[in-house]
Amino acid sequence: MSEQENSATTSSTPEDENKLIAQRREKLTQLRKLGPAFPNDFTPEHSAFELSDEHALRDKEFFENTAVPAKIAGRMVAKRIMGKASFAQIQDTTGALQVFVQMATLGDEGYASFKQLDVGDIVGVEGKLFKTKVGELTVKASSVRLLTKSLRPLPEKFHGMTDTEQRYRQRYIDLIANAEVRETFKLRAAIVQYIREFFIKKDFMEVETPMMQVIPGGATAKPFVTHHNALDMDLYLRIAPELYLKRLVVGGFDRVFEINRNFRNEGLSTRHNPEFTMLEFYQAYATYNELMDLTEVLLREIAENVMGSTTITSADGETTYDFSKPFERLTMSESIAKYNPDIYAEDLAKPEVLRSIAESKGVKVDSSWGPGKTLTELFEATVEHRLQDPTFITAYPAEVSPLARRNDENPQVTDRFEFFVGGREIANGFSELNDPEDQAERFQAQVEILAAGDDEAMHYDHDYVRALEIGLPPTAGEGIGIDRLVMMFTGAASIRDVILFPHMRPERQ
RNA sequence: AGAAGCGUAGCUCAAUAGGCAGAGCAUCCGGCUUUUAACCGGAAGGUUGUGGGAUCGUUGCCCACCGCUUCUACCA
Repeated sequence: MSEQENSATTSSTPEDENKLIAQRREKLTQLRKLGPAFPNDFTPEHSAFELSDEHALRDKEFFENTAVPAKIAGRMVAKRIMGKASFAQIQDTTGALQVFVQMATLGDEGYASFKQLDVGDIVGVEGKLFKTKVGELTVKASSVRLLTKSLRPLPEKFHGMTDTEQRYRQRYIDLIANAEVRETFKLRAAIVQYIREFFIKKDFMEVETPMMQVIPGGATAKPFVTHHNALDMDLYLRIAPELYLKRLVVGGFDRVFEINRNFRNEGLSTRHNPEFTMLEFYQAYATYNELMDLTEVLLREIAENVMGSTTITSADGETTYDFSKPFERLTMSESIAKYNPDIYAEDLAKPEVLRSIAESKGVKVDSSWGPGKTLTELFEATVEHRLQDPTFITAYPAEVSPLARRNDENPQVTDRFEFFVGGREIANGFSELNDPEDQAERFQAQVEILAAGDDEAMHYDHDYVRALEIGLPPTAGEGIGIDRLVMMFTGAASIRDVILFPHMRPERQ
Protein backbone atom coordinates (compact mmCIF):
# COMPACT_ATOMS: atom_id res chain seq x y z
CA MET A 1 0.00 0.00 0.00
CA SER A 2 1.06 3.57 -0.47
CA GLU A 3 2.69 5.52 2.34
CA GLN A 4 0.00 7.05 4.53
CA GLU A 5 2.25 8.84 7.02
CA ASN A 6 1.79 12.28 5.49
CA SER A 7 -1.96 12.20 5.64
CA ALA A 8 -2.09 10.63 9.08
CA THR A 9 -2.78 13.86 10.90
CA THR A 10 -5.40 15.06 8.43
CA SER A 11 -7.36 11.85 8.01
CA SER A 12 -10.05 12.97 10.44
CA THR A 13 -12.09 16.10 10.31
CA PRO A 14 -11.69 18.35 13.39
CA GLU A 15 -15.28 17.82 14.50
CA ASP A 16 -14.68 14.09 14.37
CA GLU A 17 -11.94 14.37 16.96
CA ASN A 18 -12.41 14.25 20.66
CA LYS A 19 -10.22 14.05 23.69
CA LEU A 20 -10.06 10.26 23.66
CA ILE A 21 -8.73 10.20 20.11
CA ALA A 22 -6.36 13.12 20.73
CA GLN A 23 -4.80 11.27 23.67
CA ARG A 24 -4.18 8.19 21.60
CA ARG A 25 -2.89 10.20 18.68
CA GLU A 26 -0.37 11.81 21.00
CA LYS A 27 0.80 8.34 22.12
CA LEU A 28 1.28 7.42 18.47
CA THR A 29 3.30 10.59 17.87
CA GLN A 30 5.60 9.57 20.73
CA LEU A 31 5.87 6.04 19.34
CA ARG A 32 6.95 7.33 15.94
CA LYS A 33 9.97 8.95 17.63
CA LEU A 34 11.08 5.63 19.06
CA GLY A 35 11.24 3.71 15.77
CA PRO A 36 8.82 1.99 13.43
CA ALA A 37 5.39 2.69 14.94
CA PHE A 38 3.71 -0.05 12.88
CA PRO A 39 6.14 -2.99 13.12
CA ASN A 40 5.59 -6.03 10.97
CA ASP A 41 8.03 -8.54 12.40
CA PHE A 42 5.98 -10.40 15.02
CA THR A 43 4.73 -13.84 14.01
CA PRO A 44 2.31 -15.51 16.39
CA GLU A 45 2.80 -19.22 16.85
CA HIS A 46 -0.44 -20.10 18.62
CA SER A 47 -4.09 -19.16 18.51
CA ALA A 48 -6.31 -18.56 21.50
CA PHE A 49 -8.54 -21.50 20.64
CA GLU A 50 -5.64 -23.85 19.98
CA LEU A 51 -4.09 -23.17 23.40
CA SER A 52 -7.37 -23.36 25.34
CA ASP A 53 -8.41 -26.50 23.52
CA GLU A 54 -5.12 -28.30 23.97
CA HIS A 55 -4.70 -27.44 27.64
CA ALA A 56 -8.30 -27.37 28.82
CA LEU A 57 -8.04 -30.47 30.98
CA ARG A 58 -4.63 -29.81 32.52
CA ASP A 59 -4.54 -28.65 36.12
CA LYS A 60 -2.68 -25.88 37.87
CA GLU A 61 0.14 -28.21 38.99
CA PHE A 62 0.91 -29.31 35.43
CA PHE A 63 1.92 -25.78 34.47
CA GLU A 64 3.88 -25.31 37.70
CA ASN A 65 6.02 -28.26 36.71
CA THR A 66 6.10 -27.80 32.93
CA ALA A 67 7.03 -24.71 30.97
CA VAL A 68 4.53 -24.37 28.10
CA PRO A 69 5.51 -21.49 25.81
CA ALA A 70 2.85 -19.32 24.19
CA LYS A 71 3.21 -16.69 21.47
CA ILE A 72 -0.03 -15.01 20.49
CA ALA A 73 -1.20 -11.84 18.79
CA GLY A 74 -4.49 -10.04 18.69
CA ARG A 75 -6.56 -7.13 19.86
CA MET A 76 -6.46 -6.20 23.53
CA VAL A 77 -10.16 -6.09 24.42
CA ALA A 78 -9.84 -5.72 28.20
CA LYS A 79 -7.24 -4.36 30.59
CA ARG A 80 -7.35 -4.60 34.37
CA ILE A 81 -4.50 -2.89 36.23
CA MET A 82 -3.93 -3.72 39.91
CA GLY A 83 -0.85 -1.79 40.92
CA LYS A 84 2.24 -3.79 40.02
CA ALA A 85 0.40 -6.54 38.16
CA SER A 86 -2.31 -6.54 35.49
CA PHE A 87 -4.55 -8.76 33.47
CA ALA A 88 -5.45 -8.23 29.81
CA GLN A 89 -7.67 -10.07 27.38
CA ILE A 90 -6.27 -10.74 23.89
CA GLN A 91 -8.78 -11.56 21.16
CA ASP A 92 -7.79 -13.23 17.89
CA THR A 93 -9.83 -14.84 15.12
CA THR A 94 -10.32 -18.00 17.14
CA GLY A 95 -11.27 -16.58 20.52
CA ALA A 96 -9.80 -14.76 23.48
CA LEU A 97 -7.07 -15.58 25.98
CA GLN A 98 -6.13 -13.89 29.24
CA VAL A 99 -2.64 -12.46 29.72
CA PHE A 100 -0.99 -11.76 33.07
CA VAL A 101 1.53 -8.93 33.16
CA GLN A 102 3.79 -8.29 36.15
CA MET A 103 6.19 -5.49 36.90
CA ALA A 104 8.48 -8.08 38.45
CA THR A 105 8.72 -9.93 35.11
CA LEU A 106 8.72 -7.06 32.63
CA GLY A 107 10.75 -4.56 34.65
CA ASP A 108 9.81 -0.98 35.46
CA GLU A 109 10.15 0.22 31.88
CA GLY A 110 8.38 -2.71 30.25
CA TYR A 111 5.54 -2.50 32.73
CA ALA A 112 5.22 1.24 32.25
CA SER A 113 4.92 0.84 28.48
CA PHE A 114 2.29 -1.88 28.98
CA LYS A 115 0.28 0.58 31.06
CA GLN A 116 0.45 3.00 28.14
CA LEU A 117 -1.43 0.54 25.94
CA ASP A 118 -5.10 1.16 25.26
CA VAL A 119 -7.97 -1.26 24.92
CA GLY A 120 -8.24 -1.80 21.18
CA ASP A 121 -4.51 -1.92 20.48
CA ILE A 122 -3.12 -4.87 18.55
CA VAL A 123 -0.39 -6.55 20.56
CA GLY A 124 1.96 -9.50 20.37
CA VAL A 125 2.52 -11.45 23.59
CA GLU A 126 5.13 -14.03 24.47
CA GLY A 127 5.22 -15.98 27.69
CA LYS A 128 4.37 -19.20 29.45
CA LEU A 129 1.02 -20.70 30.26
CA PHE A 130 -0.34 -21.06 33.78
CA LYS A 131 -3.68 -21.35 35.47
CA THR A 132 -5.02 -18.70 37.82
CA LYS A 133 -6.44 -19.57 41.19
CA VAL A 134 -9.91 -19.83 39.65
CA GLY A 135 -8.50 -22.10 36.95
CA GLU A 136 -8.44 -19.79 33.92
CA LEU A 137 -5.74 -20.57 31.38
CA THR A 138 -3.53 -17.49 31.16
CA VAL A 139 -0.31 -16.42 29.49
CA LYS A 140 2.23 -15.03 31.96
CA ALA A 141 3.85 -12.49 29.69
CA SER A 142 7.61 -12.21 29.34
CA SER A 143 7.09 -9.55 26.69
CA VAL A 144 4.21 -7.48 25.35
CA ARG A 145 4.73 -5.60 22.08
CA LEU A 146 2.48 -3.02 20.55
CA LEU A 147 1.96 -3.98 16.90
CA THR A 148 -0.77 -1.52 15.87
CA LYS A 149 -1.92 1.52 17.79
CA SER A 150 -5.69 1.91 17.86
CA LEU A 151 -6.69 5.57 17.73
CA ARG A 152 -10.41 5.24 18.32
CA PRO A 153 -12.07 3.93 21.47
CA LEU A 154 -14.08 0.73 21.26
CA PRO A 155 -17.67 0.54 22.50
CA GLU A 156 -18.46 -0.11 26.11
CA LYS A 157 -17.27 -3.53 27.23
CA PHE A 158 -20.50 -4.88 28.65
CA HIS A 159 -23.22 -3.75 26.26
CA GLY A 160 -21.02 -3.69 23.17
CA MET A 161 -22.44 -1.79 20.23
CA THR A 162 -26.20 -1.93 19.86
CA ASP A 163 -26.99 0.98 17.54
CA THR A 164 -27.99 -0.87 14.38
CA GLU A 165 -26.91 1.87 12.04
CA GLN A 166 -23.39 1.96 13.43
CA ARG A 167 -23.23 -1.82 13.58
CA TYR A 168 -23.89 -2.10 9.85
CA ARG A 169 -21.88 0.92 8.76
CA GLN A 170 -18.88 0.04 10.91
CA ARG A 171 -19.16 -3.73 10.83
CA TYR A 172 -15.50 -3.96 11.89
CA ILE A 173 -16.49 -2.61 15.31
CA ASP A 174 -19.55 -4.85 15.47
CA LEU A 175 -17.30 -7.85 14.82
CA ILE A 176 -14.79 -6.82 17.48
CA ALA A 177 -17.39 -6.04 20.12
CA ASN A 178 -20.17 -8.56 19.57
CA ALA A 179 -19.30 -12.24 19.84
CA GLU A 180 -22.65 -13.45 18.49
CA VAL A 181 -22.07 -11.44 15.30
CA ARG A 182 -18.70 -13.09 14.80
CA GLU A 183 -20.38 -16.44 15.34
CA THR A 184 -23.10 -15.77 12.76
CA PHE A 185 -20.59 -14.97 10.04
CA LYS A 186 -18.39 -17.92 10.93
CA LEU A 187 -21.49 -20.11 10.56
CA ARG A 188 -22.32 -18.51 7.23
CA ALA A 189 -18.82 -19.31 5.97
CA ALA A 190 -19.10 -22.88 7.28
CA ILE A 191 -22.50 -23.39 5.63
CA VAL A 192 -21.24 -22.14 2.26
CA GLN A 193 -18.15 -24.30 2.53
CA TYR A 194 -20.27 -27.33 3.37
CA ILE A 195 -22.50 -26.72 0.36
CA ARG A 196 -19.49 -26.36 -1.93
CA GLU A 197 -17.96 -29.60 -0.74
CA PHE A 198 -21.32 -31.37 -0.92
CA PHE A 199 -21.70 -30.60 -4.62
CA ILE A 200 -18.06 -31.21 -5.51
CA LYS A 201 -18.34 -34.65 -3.88
CA LYS A 202 -21.30 -35.36 -6.15
CA ASP A 203 -19.23 -34.53 -9.25
CA PHE A 204 -20.70 -31.08 -9.80
CA MET A 205 -18.36 -28.53 -11.35
CA GLU A 206 -18.25 -25.01 -9.91
CA VAL A 207 -18.50 -22.35 -12.61
CA GLU A 208 -18.84 -18.60 -12.94
CA THR A 209 -21.21 -17.04 -15.44
CA PRO A 210 -21.73 -13.39 -16.42
CA MET A 211 -22.73 -10.79 -13.85
CA MET A 212 -23.23 -8.25 -16.62
CA GLN A 213 -25.76 -9.44 -19.13
CA VAL A 214 -27.19 -8.02 -22.33
CA ILE A 215 -30.53 -9.67 -21.60
CA PRO A 216 -31.38 -10.07 -17.92
CA GLY A 217 -32.90 -13.52 -17.78
CA GLY A 218 -33.72 -16.46 -15.57
CA ALA A 219 -36.18 -14.68 -13.27
CA THR A 220 -38.85 -12.01 -13.25
CA ALA A 221 -37.44 -8.94 -11.52
CA LYS A 222 -36.38 -5.37 -12.19
CA PRO A 223 -32.68 -5.27 -13.09
CA PHE A 224 -29.99 -2.67 -12.36
CA VAL A 225 -28.69 -1.02 -15.50
CA THR A 226 -25.09 -0.07 -16.08
CA HIS A 227 -23.19 1.23 -19.09
CA HIS A 228 -20.17 -0.07 -20.96
CA ASN A 229 -18.28 2.96 -22.30
CA ALA A 230 -16.07 1.33 -24.93
CA LEU A 231 -18.95 -0.57 -26.45
CA ASP A 232 -21.34 2.32 -25.76
CA MET A 233 -24.10 0.01 -24.65
CA ASP A 234 -26.23 -0.60 -21.59
CA LEU A 235 -25.77 -3.82 -19.69
CA TYR A 236 -27.84 -5.33 -16.90
CA LEU A 237 -26.52 -6.71 -13.63
CA ARG A 238 -27.82 -10.22 -13.56
CA ILE A 239 -31.03 -11.11 -11.78
CA ALA A 240 -30.19 -14.84 -12.06
CA PRO A 241 -27.53 -17.07 -13.65
CA GLU A 242 -30.04 -19.67 -14.81
CA LEU A 243 -29.95 -19.34 -18.59
CA TYR A 244 -26.14 -19.35 -18.70
CA LEU A 245 -25.88 -22.39 -16.48
CA LYS A 246 -28.27 -24.30 -18.74
CA ARG A 247 -26.19 -23.26 -21.77
CA LEU A 248 -23.31 -25.03 -20.03
CA VAL A 249 -25.39 -28.20 -19.72
CA VAL A 250 -26.08 -27.89 -23.47
CA GLY A 251 -22.29 -27.64 -23.85
CA GLY A 252 -21.84 -30.98 -22.13
CA PHE A 253 -21.11 -30.04 -18.52
CA ASP A 254 -23.79 -32.29 -17.05
CA ARG A 255 -23.48 -31.11 -13.46
CA VAL A 256 -22.70 -27.47 -12.71
CA PHE A 257 -23.22 -25.14 -9.78
CA GLU A 258 -22.57 -21.51 -9.01
CA ILE A 259 -22.62 -19.62 -5.70
CA ASN A 260 -22.68 -15.96 -6.47
CA ARG A 261 -24.49 -12.66 -6.26
CA ASN A 262 -27.76 -11.69 -7.93
CA PHE A 263 -28.92 -8.08 -8.16
CA ARG A 264 -32.53 -6.95 -8.15
CA ASN A 265 -33.62 -3.34 -8.28
CA GLU A 266 -36.42 -3.61 -5.75
CA GLY A 267 -37.28 -2.60 -2.24
CA LEU A 268 -35.23 -3.29 0.87
CA SER A 269 -36.63 -5.11 3.85
CA THR A 270 -35.68 -7.55 6.56
CA ARG A 271 -35.80 -10.21 3.84
CA HIS A 272 -34.48 -8.28 0.82
CA ASN A 273 -31.09 -6.80 -0.01
CA PRO A 274 -30.44 -5.42 -3.52
CA GLU A 275 -27.56 -7.86 -3.92
CA PHE A 276 -28.00 -11.30 -2.48
CA THR A 277 -26.25 -14.63 -2.75
CA MET A 278 -27.74 -17.50 -4.68
CA LEU A 279 -26.75 -21.10 -5.12
CA GLU A 280 -27.90 -22.50 -8.44
CA PHE A 281 -27.18 -26.00 -9.65
CA TYR A 282 -28.18 -28.11 -12.64
CA GLN A 283 -28.05 -31.85 -13.06
CA ALA A 284 -28.61 -33.54 -16.42
CA TYR A 285 -30.75 -36.69 -16.52
CA ALA A 286 -32.31 -35.85 -13.16
CA THR A 287 -35.87 -34.80 -12.36
CA TYR A 288 -37.31 -32.39 -9.85
CA ASN A 289 -38.11 -35.34 -7.61
CA GLU A 290 -34.44 -36.22 -7.31
CA LEU A 291 -33.63 -32.59 -6.52
CA MET A 292 -36.15 -32.62 -3.69
CA ASP A 293 -34.37 -35.69 -2.31
CA LEU A 294 -31.02 -33.97 -2.73
CA THR A 295 -32.28 -30.77 -1.05
CA GLU A 296 -33.60 -32.77 1.87
CA VAL A 297 -30.25 -34.52 2.35
CA LEU A 298 -28.26 -31.30 1.96
CA LEU A 299 -30.27 -29.34 4.51
CA ARG A 300 -30.40 -32.18 6.99
CA GLU A 301 -26.63 -32.59 6.71
CA ILE A 302 -26.00 -28.88 7.20
CA ALA A 303 -28.20 -28.97 10.29
CA GLU A 304 -26.35 -31.98 11.67
CA ASN A 305 -22.78 -31.20 10.67
CA VAL A 306 -22.59 -27.42 10.75
CA MET A 307 -25.26 -26.45 13.29
CA GLY A 308 -24.84 -29.61 15.36
CA SER A 309 -28.57 -30.31 15.66
CA THR A 310 -31.50 -31.24 13.43
CA THR A 311 -33.70 -28.95 15.52
CA ILE A 312 -33.42 -25.33 14.44
CA THR A 313 -34.91 -22.48 16.48
CA SER A 314 -36.70 -19.55 14.85
CA ALA A 315 -35.60 -15.92 15.16
CA ASP A 316 -38.14 -15.13 17.87
CA GLY A 317 -37.10 -18.26 19.75
CA GLU A 318 -40.69 -19.48 19.92
CA THR A 319 -40.72 -22.07 17.15
CA THR A 320 -38.48 -24.97 16.31
CA TYR A 321 -38.13 -26.65 12.94
CA ASP A 322 -37.41 -30.33 12.75
CA PHE A 323 -35.01 -31.38 9.99
CA SER A 324 -34.70 -34.99 11.09
CA LYS A 325 -38.01 -36.36 9.82
CA PRO A 326 -38.91 -36.58 6.10
CA PHE A 327 -39.95 -33.19 4.71
CA GLU A 328 -43.62 -32.87 3.87
CA ARG A 329 -44.50 -32.78 0.15
CA LEU A 330 -47.80 -31.26 -1.02
CA THR A 331 -49.06 -30.00 -4.32
CA MET A 332 -50.07 -26.36 -4.34
CA SER A 333 -53.77 -27.30 -4.49
CA GLU A 334 -53.43 -29.85 -1.71
CA SER A 335 -51.72 -27.31 0.51
CA ILE A 336 -54.48 -24.75 -0.07
CA ALA A 337 -57.12 -27.34 0.87
CA LYS A 338 -55.12 -28.44 3.90
CA TYR A 339 -54.71 -24.96 5.37
CA ASN A 340 -58.21 -23.80 4.35
CA PRO A 341 -60.64 -26.48 5.55
CA ASP A 342 -63.50 -24.61 3.84
CA ILE A 343 -61.90 -25.09 0.42
CA TYR A 344 -62.17 -28.32 -1.59
CA ALA A 345 -59.21 -29.21 -3.80
CA GLU A 346 -61.46 -30.16 -6.74
CA ASP A 347 -63.03 -26.67 -6.75
CA LEU A 348 -59.62 -25.14 -7.36
CA ALA A 349 -59.55 -26.82 -10.78
CA LYS A 350 -62.67 -24.87 -11.86
CA PRO A 351 -61.53 -21.37 -12.98
CA GLU A 352 -64.81 -19.59 -12.11
CA VAL A 353 -65.03 -21.17 -8.65
CA LEU A 354 -61.33 -20.59 -8.04
CA ARG A 355 -61.75 -16.93 -8.77
CA SER A 356 -64.55 -16.44 -6.28
CA ILE A 357 -62.71 -18.49 -3.65
CA ALA A 358 -59.62 -16.30 -4.10
CA GLU A 359 -61.68 -13.15 -3.77
CA SER A 360 -63.40 -14.51 -0.68
CA LYS A 361 -59.91 -14.87 0.85
CA GLY A 362 -59.06 -11.25 0.15
CA VAL A 363 -57.04 -11.76 -3.04
CA LYS A 364 -57.62 -8.89 -5.45
CA VAL A 365 -57.89 -10.88 -8.67
CA ASP A 366 -56.65 -8.91 -11.69
CA SER A 367 -58.56 -9.36 -14.93
CA SER A 368 -55.34 -10.28 -16.77
CA TRP A 369 -54.69 -13.25 -14.48
CA GLY A 370 -55.26 -16.78 -15.67
CA PRO A 371 -56.29 -19.52 -13.23
CA GLY A 372 -52.64 -20.44 -12.58
CA LYS A 373 -51.73 -16.97 -11.39
CA THR A 374 -54.90 -16.79 -9.30
CA LEU A 375 -54.12 -20.15 -7.67
CA THR A 376 -50.57 -19.04 -6.89
CA GLU A 377 -51.78 -15.79 -5.33
CA LEU A 378 -54.30 -17.72 -3.25
CA PHE A 379 -51.47 -20.00 -2.10
CA GLU A 380 -49.24 -17.08 -1.17
CA ALA A 381 -52.04 -15.32 0.70
CA THR A 382 -53.32 -18.26 2.73
CA VAL A 383 -50.62 -20.93 2.94
CA GLU A 384 -47.06 -19.76 2.48
CA HIS A 385 -46.57 -18.05 5.84
CA ARG A 386 -47.98 -21.08 7.64
CA LEU A 387 -45.46 -23.59 6.27
CA GLN A 388 -43.32 -23.86 9.40
CA ASP A 389 -41.60 -27.25 9.31
CA PRO A 390 -39.59 -28.03 6.15
CA THR A 391 -42.12 -28.46 3.32
CA PHE A 392 -41.98 -28.90 -0.44
CA ILE A 393 -44.84 -27.46 -2.50
CA THR A 394 -45.14 -28.97 -6.00
CA ALA A 395 -47.26 -28.66 -9.15
CA TYR A 396 -46.78 -24.95 -9.79
CA PRO A 397 -48.97 -23.66 -12.63
CA ALA A 398 -47.21 -23.38 -16.00
CA GLU A 399 -48.54 -19.85 -16.20
CA VAL A 400 -46.17 -18.69 -13.44
CA SER A 401 -43.28 -20.97 -14.41
CA PRO A 402 -41.98 -19.87 -17.82
CA LEU A 403 -38.78 -21.93 -17.64
CA ALA A 404 -40.13 -25.16 -16.14
CA ARG A 405 -41.09 -28.39 -17.86
CA ARG A 406 -44.79 -29.19 -18.14
CA ASN A 407 -46.09 -32.18 -16.23
CA ASP A 408 -46.80 -35.17 -18.50
CA GLU A 409 -50.20 -35.95 -16.94
CA ASN A 410 -51.35 -32.35 -16.51
CA PRO A 411 -49.74 -29.82 -18.85
CA GLN A 412 -51.37 -26.96 -16.94
CA VAL A 413 -48.83 -27.46 -14.15
CA THR A 414 -45.08 -27.92 -14.19
CA ASP A 415 -42.63 -30.35 -12.63
CA ARG A 416 -41.61 -27.71 -10.16
CA PHE A 417 -41.29 -27.29 -6.40
CA GLU A 418 -40.57 -24.58 -3.94
CA PHE A 419 -39.21 -25.28 -0.49
CA PHE A 420 -40.38 -23.51 2.66
CA VAL A 421 -39.25 -23.34 6.29
CA GLY A 422 -40.62 -20.97 8.90
CA GLY A 423 -43.10 -19.54 6.42
CA ARG A 424 -40.36 -18.42 4.07
CA GLU A 425 -39.32 -19.61 0.65
CA ILE A 426 -35.80 -20.98 0.71
CA ALA A 427 -35.49 -22.82 -2.62
CA ASN A 428 -37.08 -23.13 -6.03
CA GLY A 429 -36.40 -26.03 -8.39
CA PHE A 430 -37.81 -27.78 -11.40
CA SER A 431 -37.30 -30.13 -14.26
CA GLU A 432 -36.10 -27.80 -16.98
CA LEU A 433 -38.11 -26.93 -20.02
CA ASN A 434 -35.93 -28.28 -22.82
CA ASP A 435 -38.47 -28.14 -25.67
CA PRO A 436 -37.16 -25.18 -27.73
CA GLU A 437 -40.50 -24.58 -29.44
CA ASP A 438 -42.42 -24.50 -26.17
CA GLN A 439 -39.74 -22.21 -24.72
CA ALA A 440 -40.02 -19.88 -27.75
CA GLU A 441 -43.78 -19.66 -27.24
CA ARG A 442 -43.41 -18.92 -23.56
CA PHE A 443 -40.84 -16.19 -24.24
CA GLN A 444 -43.31 -14.77 -26.76
CA ALA A 445 -46.02 -14.73 -24.10
CA GLN A 446 -43.66 -12.90 -21.72
CA VAL A 447 -42.83 -10.35 -24.42
CA GLU A 448 -46.53 -9.62 -24.77
CA ILE A 449 -46.84 -9.04 -21.02
CA LEU A 450 -43.74 -6.83 -21.21
CA ALA A 451 -45.28 -4.80 -24.03
CA ALA A 452 -48.46 -4.50 -21.97
CA GLY A 453 -46.47 -2.68 -19.30
CA ASP A 454 -45.18 -5.30 -16.85
CA ASP A 455 -41.54 -4.23 -16.44
CA GLU A 456 -40.72 -7.47 -14.65
CA ALA A 457 -41.67 -9.77 -17.51
CA MET A 458 -38.92 -11.73 -19.21
CA HIS A 459 -37.13 -10.62 -22.35
CA TYR A 460 -36.98 -12.91 -25.36
CA ASP A 461 -33.54 -14.51 -25.36
CA HIS A 462 -32.96 -15.75 -28.92
CA ASP A 463 -29.55 -17.21 -28.18
CA TYR A 464 -31.00 -19.24 -25.32
CA VAL A 465 -33.63 -20.69 -27.65
CA ARG A 466 -30.85 -21.41 -30.16
CA ALA A 467 -28.99 -23.30 -27.42
CA LEU A 468 -32.11 -25.35 -26.69
CA GLU A 469 -32.32 -26.10 -30.40
CA ILE A 470 -28.83 -27.58 -30.19
CA GLY A 471 -30.33 -29.73 -27.45
CA LEU A 472 -30.52 -29.50 -23.65
CA PRO A 473 -30.59 -33.01 -22.22
CA PRO A 474 -33.39 -33.71 -19.74
CA THR A 475 -32.21 -31.69 -16.75
CA ALA A 476 -33.36 -30.52 -13.37
CA GLY A 477 -32.14 -27.33 -11.72
CA GLU A 478 -32.60 -25.46 -8.48
CA GLY A 479 -31.79 -22.20 -6.76
CA ILE A 480 -31.31 -21.77 -3.03
CA GLY A 481 -31.13 -18.33 -1.46
CA ILE A 482 -28.04 -18.47 0.70
CA ASP A 483 -28.84 -15.39 2.81
CA ARG A 484 -32.25 -16.71 3.80
CA LEU A 485 -30.84 -20.16 4.36
CA VAL A 486 -28.29 -18.68 6.77
CA MET A 487 -31.02 -16.58 8.42
CA MET A 488 -33.04 -19.70 8.98
CA PHE A 489 -30.15 -21.72 10.42
CA THR A 490 -28.79 -18.92 12.62
CA GLY A 491 -32.15 -17.56 13.74
CA ALA A 492 -31.42 -14.10 12.29
CA ALA A 493 -34.43 -11.76 12.19
CA SER A 494 -33.06 -9.58 9.40
CA ILE A 495 -31.14 -10.33 6.21
CA ARG A 496 -28.79 -7.51 7.28
CA ASP A 497 -27.62 -9.68 10.13
CA VAL A 498 -26.25 -12.31 7.73
CA ILE A 499 -24.74 -9.94 5.14
CA LEU A 500 -21.43 -8.45 6.27
CA PHE A 501 -22.00 -5.10 4.57
CA PRO A 502 -25.72 -4.69 3.90
CA HIS A 503 -26.89 -1.92 1.61
CA MET A 504 -27.19 1.45 3.38
CA ARG A 505 -27.77 5.00 2.25
CA PRO A 506 -24.44 6.83 2.18
CA GLU A 507 -23.36 8.68 5.29
CA ARG A 508 -23.58 12.46 5.09
CA GLN A 509 -20.13 14.08 4.95
C1' A B 1 -42.64 4.84 -2.82
C1' G B 2 -46.44 5.22 1.75
C1' A B 3 -47.18 4.93 7.32
C1' A B 4 -45.45 4.83 12.35
C1' G B 5 -41.33 5.28 15.68
C1' C B 6 -36.38 6.78 16.91
C1' G B 7 -31.67 10.23 16.89
C1' U B 8 -28.88 13.23 24.24
C1' A B 9 -20.95 12.49 26.34
C1' G B 10 -16.41 7.74 22.81
C1' C B 11 -20.23 3.49 24.24
C1' U B 12 -24.97 1.95 26.95
C1' C B 13 -28.87 4.77 28.76
C1' A B 14 -31.51 8.74 32.08
C1' A B 15 -33.95 13.70 32.39
C1' U B 16 -37.48 18.19 32.22
C1' A B 17 -46.49 19.30 31.50
C1' G B 18 -40.79 24.57 28.32
C1' G B 19 -36.73 26.79 33.45
C1' C B 20 -28.52 25.42 35.53
C1' A B 21 -28.54 18.22 30.78
C1' G B 22 -27.28 13.33 34.61
C1' A B 23 -25.46 8.07 35.60
C1' G B 24 -22.54 3.59 34.52
C1' C B 25 -18.54 2.04 31.47
C1' A B 26 -14.38 4.15 28.78
C1' U B 27 -10.67 8.43 29.48
C1' C B 28 -7.12 11.40 32.80
C1' C B 29 -4.75 11.80 38.02
C1' G B 30 -3.82 8.95 42.72
C1' G B 31 -3.98 3.95 45.30
C1' C B 32 -3.84 -1.37 44.75
C1' U B 33 0.89 -8.06 42.69
C1' U B 34 -4.54 -13.53 40.87
C1' U B 35 -8.30 -9.88 38.26
C1' U B 36 -12.20 -11.24 34.89
C1' A B 37 -18.56 -5.99 33.77
C1' A B 38 -11.87 -5.88 38.97
C1' C B 39 -12.12 -2.45 43.09
C1' C B 40 -11.46 2.52 46.05
C1' G B 41 -10.82 8.17 45.82
C1' G B 42 -10.73 12.50 42.64
C1' A B 43 -11.12 15.13 37.78
C1' A B 44 -12.47 16.09 32.98
C1' G B 45 -15.89 15.11 29.17
C1' G B 46 -22.22 18.02 25.68
C1' U B 47 -23.64 23.36 19.59
C1' U B 48 -29.08 17.17 22.83
C1' G B 49 -28.79 14.54 14.09
C1' U B 50 -28.88 19.36 10.70
C1' G B 51 -31.31 24.06 9.38
C1' G B 52 -35.23 27.38 10.18
C1' G B 53 -39.46 29.15 13.32
C1' A B 54 -42.79 30.18 17.72
C1' U B 55 -41.34 31.66 23.01
C1' C B 56 -38.73 36.01 28.14
C1' G B 57 -36.49 31.18 27.79
C1' U B 58 -35.99 24.80 24.29
C1' U B 59 -32.88 18.78 24.25
C1' G B 60 -38.33 19.27 24.83
C1' C B 61 -43.25 22.72 20.90
C1' C B 62 -43.95 23.72 15.11
C1' C B 63 -41.85 23.20 9.91
C1' A B 64 -38.23 21.28 6.56
C1' C B 65 -34.17 18.17 5.73
C1' C B 66 -30.60 13.88 6.86
C1' G B 67 -30.05 8.98 8.78
C1' C B 68 -31.76 4.47 11.10
C1' U B 69 -35.67 0.84 12.65
C1' U B 70 -40.33 -1.66 11.83
C1' C B 71 -44.64 -2.39 8.85
C1' U B 72 -47.02 -2.02 3.91
C1' A B 73 -46.23 -2.32 -1.60
C1' C B 74 -42.60 -4.87 -5.40
C1' C B 75 -39.83 -9.36 -4.69
C1' A B 76 -36.09 -14.01 -3.20
